[in-house]
Amino acid sequence: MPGGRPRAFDPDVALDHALELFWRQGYEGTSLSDLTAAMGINKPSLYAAFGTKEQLFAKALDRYVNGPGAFAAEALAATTVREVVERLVKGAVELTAGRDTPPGCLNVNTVHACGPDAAPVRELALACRMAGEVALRRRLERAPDLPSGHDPATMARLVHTITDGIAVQAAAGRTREELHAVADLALRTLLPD
Amino acid sequence: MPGGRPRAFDPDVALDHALELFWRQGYEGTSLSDLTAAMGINKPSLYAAFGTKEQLFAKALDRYVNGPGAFAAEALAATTVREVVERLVKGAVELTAGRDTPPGCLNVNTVHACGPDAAPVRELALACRMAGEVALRRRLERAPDLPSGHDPATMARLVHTITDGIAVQAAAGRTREELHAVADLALRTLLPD
DNA sequence: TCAGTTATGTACCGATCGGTATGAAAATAA
DNA sequence: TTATTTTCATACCGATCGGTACATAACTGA
Repeated sequence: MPGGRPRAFDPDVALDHALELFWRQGYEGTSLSDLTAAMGINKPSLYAAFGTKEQLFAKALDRYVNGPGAFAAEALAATTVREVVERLVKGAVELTAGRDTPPGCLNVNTVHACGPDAAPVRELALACRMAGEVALRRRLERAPDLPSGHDPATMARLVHTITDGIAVQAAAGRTREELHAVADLALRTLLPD
Repeated sequence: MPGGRPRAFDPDVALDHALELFWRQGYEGTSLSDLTAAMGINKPSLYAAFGTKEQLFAKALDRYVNGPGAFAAEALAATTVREVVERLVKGAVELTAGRDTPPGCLNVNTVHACGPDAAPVRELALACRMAGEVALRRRLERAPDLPSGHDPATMARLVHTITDGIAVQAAAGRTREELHAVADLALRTLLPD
């Protein structure tokens, strides 16, 4: 069983570069030429290793969710509602306005990729969002310390709305420090001591 | 002074169709062919009447801000902080999840048009956002009824963050009714009676 | 050394992109 | 009518899009 010519690139770091580019320029705004240039490979190699641009994006999105975006799922393990929400909101600031990553959120960006041929990846992003929000709602539903009068579903949606807004603000150029101040105020009003 | 051949279309309704299309598909996702089809004219006529795709988008954005988005500037004239914020947040729901308009917000969409050739229109959208937020901050700075301990600048940014989040949620398919519930909860926590 | 296999580099595919040259059509002014 | 002006319709421009054919290079196993 022969081995063939070895790869001249590391698929993992190539995928990281693709993620970085999609994150910064969006799905529609990133061309195959951009990708091959950033990944240091040419188109046939890209296609052989990752498939279509759409399939490559799916892999990049998965890497995003389980890498920089993993804090969101982990936050639900916190003991108090307060801590869950705080980790979600502050984590959103770090994710979208962090120093070594592109501004904004890949998922939120993708929701706004409304072109006709971006529909499949948009569906991926929507499914991803839906899953995250259902998980948060379930967490709030079984929380004994949820403030009275707060419907878990609506509360989950409000938290999600605020993290979405943080992503937009970051994409629009708002700094990490400014957004942490916004997050602090949001937490104070949302869950007063 | 001869008159020449008359136009076979109404520039105002043509611009409305262009706005609708940009709103629904984004700047990058909308091609000139899409535009000419929706506006009922062909490319030379479009170019003669509105200029470049970029210039056409600028006109559409202006129409958006002074039409469906005019509530934002008008909300600042309300007498109480409570009413200002309520009109902004509820107005955002109506704008982005209204029945007869595309889901989402043209301005927020445009912020996420990160492709290289969308940079000029992105700058337009950013300037528009900045102006709106400065106006809200100024309004809050001279408000005697702002809750104590609330920095006007941070408060303005939080309100803007929430309306941005509402736009994302609407673009992701959340319904008008769900978003009104979210907006109600946001108002209740942000400015408790 | 020599198949067999996999990856690489180049050059190209049809389709579409935003934008335009060109000439006919439709109006006014003389 | 005739000259002038403006718009309309078609057809086309070079560039780029995502994706691929094809030949060569680099490896393993016999």
